[in-house]
Amino acid sequence: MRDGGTSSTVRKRADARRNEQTLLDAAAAVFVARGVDAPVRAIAAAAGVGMGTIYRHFPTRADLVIGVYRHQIDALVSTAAHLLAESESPAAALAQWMDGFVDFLVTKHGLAGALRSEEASFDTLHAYFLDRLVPACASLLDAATAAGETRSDVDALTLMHAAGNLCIGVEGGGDAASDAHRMVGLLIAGMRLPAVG
Amino acid sequence: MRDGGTSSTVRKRADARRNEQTLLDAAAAVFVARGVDAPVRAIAAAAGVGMGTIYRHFPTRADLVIGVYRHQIDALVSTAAHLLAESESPAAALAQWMDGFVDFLVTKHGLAGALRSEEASFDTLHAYFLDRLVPACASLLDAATAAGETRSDVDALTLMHAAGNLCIGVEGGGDAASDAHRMVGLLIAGMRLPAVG
DNA sequence: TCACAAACGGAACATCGCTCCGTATAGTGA
DNA sequence: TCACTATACGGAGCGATGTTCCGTTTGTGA
Repeated sequence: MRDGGTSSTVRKRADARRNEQTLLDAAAAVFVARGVDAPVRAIAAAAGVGMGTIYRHFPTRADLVIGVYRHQIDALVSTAAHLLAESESPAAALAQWMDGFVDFLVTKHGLAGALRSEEASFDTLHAYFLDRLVPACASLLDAATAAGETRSDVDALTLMHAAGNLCIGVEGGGDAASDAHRMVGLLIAGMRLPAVG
Repeated sequence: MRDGGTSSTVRKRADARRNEQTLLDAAAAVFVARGVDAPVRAIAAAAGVGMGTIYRHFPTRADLVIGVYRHQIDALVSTAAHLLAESESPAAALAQWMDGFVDFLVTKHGLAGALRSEEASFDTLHAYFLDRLVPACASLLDAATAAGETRSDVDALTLMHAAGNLCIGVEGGGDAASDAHRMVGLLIAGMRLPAVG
């Protein structure tokens, strides 16, 4: 289990705990203003700390990104079960959940792109997303497949990759965002099997 | 019309013409080996020329990329008409053409990613792709829509963007390439309308 | 042959991610 | 209250990269 920063295994110094929170807040603000790819220096400046401080708390920028969006990712994971229980069909639940995933990505400048970055430092981010979100997606996809609603030759990982890619370069809530939603919708529509009377 | 380098409006010096070709050849080789994002220095070194020479011939890296792939892009454009004439249906032609587009992107390390890059220097590349390929795609899509085979609420630009994005991060002919083909296939499947008796 | 425009090469500048180490300070036991 | 030490901080510095700039070299026409 990853240490979320509030763990008590080793109590950190008070200034360290304060700085970690300051950094998360500053990073969140900078990510909104300048995107997830904002220079580390800019985040350090916004938080009023030095470069060394950032890298001690968050060894790579990916760790900082995870720290900022952890709660939202976890929330996305937890909606999967609710949707499955409440939707009229597993396929509908899957479609709704993917829509939520797209919403999340589309409102974070550059996050979808960072997920696909080949930079080694983003491996952690990639891994975190996959660890958390793929199982959630798989639970919905498996249910839809078991119900005979969708084809079974596309796995959750591939589907998530595709949906993530379709969000690359989209920012804000404009036409591009609506296009991303529609394209992911088409993708899922393409997976549906005709109901067998 | 963009000057392809062989125009005769102003005859360039012999060494300049030679270097332009040397650069294109070297760039093609480096792109294969290290991807479209290879450092400019690496291309200059491979061509045995200085940095200044690269930038005089190709003001941005995008221009170099265009120079290297121009022929293949043009070929892709010209297949659209053939496919439309020879396929059994416009929708089938569209699907085949998109497959060719995916093939092209998937065999060029990082090209799909560069197309989505927000770097200003890639604008030229973006524009060239759109200028050439979107009309070709539109001709097929329009035909399919007119035949009542596909829905009419997705335009060629959006479709190309989506297909391009689905190829990001894919390299070589492995599983990822096959996934890209399948995902684009699903997208187009999602656009199909049921035949009306 | 000669002069000059054209073209070349690569040093230099700006920006970025990340590391390193000297300095400052929070927490603790006397 | 006061040292003392582990902890944390700050920012200069390194290596890599895209791009510009300018002194030097070279093709070419007269």
